[in-house]
Amino acid sequence: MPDSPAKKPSRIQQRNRRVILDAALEVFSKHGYRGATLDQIAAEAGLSKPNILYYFEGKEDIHVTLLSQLMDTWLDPLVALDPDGDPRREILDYVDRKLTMAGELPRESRLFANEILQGAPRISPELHSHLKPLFDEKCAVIAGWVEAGKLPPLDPQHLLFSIWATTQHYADFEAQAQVLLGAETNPQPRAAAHLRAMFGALLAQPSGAASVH
Amino acid sequence: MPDSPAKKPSRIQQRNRRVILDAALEVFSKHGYRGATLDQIAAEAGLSKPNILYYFEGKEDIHVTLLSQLMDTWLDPLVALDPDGDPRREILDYVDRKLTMAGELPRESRLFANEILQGAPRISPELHSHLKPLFDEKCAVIAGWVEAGKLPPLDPQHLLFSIWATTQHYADFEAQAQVLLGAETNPQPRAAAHLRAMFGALLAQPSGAASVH
DNA sequence: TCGTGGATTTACCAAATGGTAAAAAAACAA
DNA sequence: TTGTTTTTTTACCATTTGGTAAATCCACGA
Repeated sequence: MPDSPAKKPSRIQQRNRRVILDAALEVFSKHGYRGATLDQIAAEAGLSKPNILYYFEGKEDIHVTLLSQLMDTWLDPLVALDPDGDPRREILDYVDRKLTMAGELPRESRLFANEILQGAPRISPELHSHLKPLFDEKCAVIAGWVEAGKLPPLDPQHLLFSIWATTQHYADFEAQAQVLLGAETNPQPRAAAHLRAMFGALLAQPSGAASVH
Repeated sequence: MPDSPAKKPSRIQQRNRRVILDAALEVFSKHGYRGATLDQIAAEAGLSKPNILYYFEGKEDIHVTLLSQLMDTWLDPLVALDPDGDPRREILDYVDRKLTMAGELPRESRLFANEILQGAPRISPELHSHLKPLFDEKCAVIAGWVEAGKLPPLDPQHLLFSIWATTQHYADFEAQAQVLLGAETNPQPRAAAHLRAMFGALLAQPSGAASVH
């Protein structure tokens, strides 16, 4: 068994686990957890179903492994937000990184979106152990910037929510965007410009929400 | 059969169809299309499965009926955007209405999110026939405001995307928000304030994206 | 009260699906 | 080459699930 403890995985094991996870990402992100079948994953991976169950304990095991492995990648852009950098530039660069990542990894974005939509039944622990601490840490950083007068008064938590919502929207709601934007080749540049303008305006504003009355 | 043509539905038919659709909304929005089962819907509705299939042709029929019926409600806030009103107030009020609606109808929001995430396999026609024309119309209105100098230069399409993404985020990603905001009773007020500030800043800015460089 | 048509239940079914046992095949160490 | 371990396949299985047929129940008008 590949999952026996204290045994370094063989080359073939590494390769097949990787192939399976990639196939699973494709299928899970497209159909959701319940909508995906082991047969689909097996076909996508070019392996037989029992062979897949030789490498993973079951469907749920594959899904959880995927989510866990991708969590770090997904949080990288936020990790890189530098407390010692220029506040406006840091946040705008973060928006850029997030949008780029969603554009390059739409399957990952949809995988997470699917999981959260269903109430995060399988990734909830990771949310508490990984996402929450990072979120709190970076919110504190932004709050510090605000208190230091380097940013207009704003709500760090909801700022981050807005960034996540807007950047991932293009991956998660691609089907809708495709209908509404027509056959436009790539909305990415215009989306990036718009988000830069929007968050730029919010961050540049001297008096924050006050002027909106 | 209830679906025979040119027959006004009896009182009991109306009631049961309503009960079934409400139960289906509950189940579909929680588990997605594939994740939902007729047995769950039947249990939620307090009816037997065959009885449900007496009122609808099948699972897909229920789902499509739900989506179609809710589409209008969902678009109401955008329909109400008045071309003759004050641009900034109209858009900010639209944001408010959208956020309120997402807060009051989270199941509907998640139902749509689920469907779009899967590539809109069943609602695609409605997207073209209902959403697209409205979207184009209102984008033209906003573009007109920009050209008239009543708004700073901005991208109407992506502005609407941003509004949708941010307002629906709280319903669609509720599980995540719950983890990150703790047991905070209701994020709605602070979310509303933040969105008002953000879109207010974008719309108030005299030179649009230019100042961000 | 009786009969008729609409509404509901009971008893199923076929296909799909997650998963398993065991044999066969391939890799590999000696 | 041979023996052993790892990998893969074949042949299944039990459960779930969308759906159906037919019998039964029931509301209601004549």
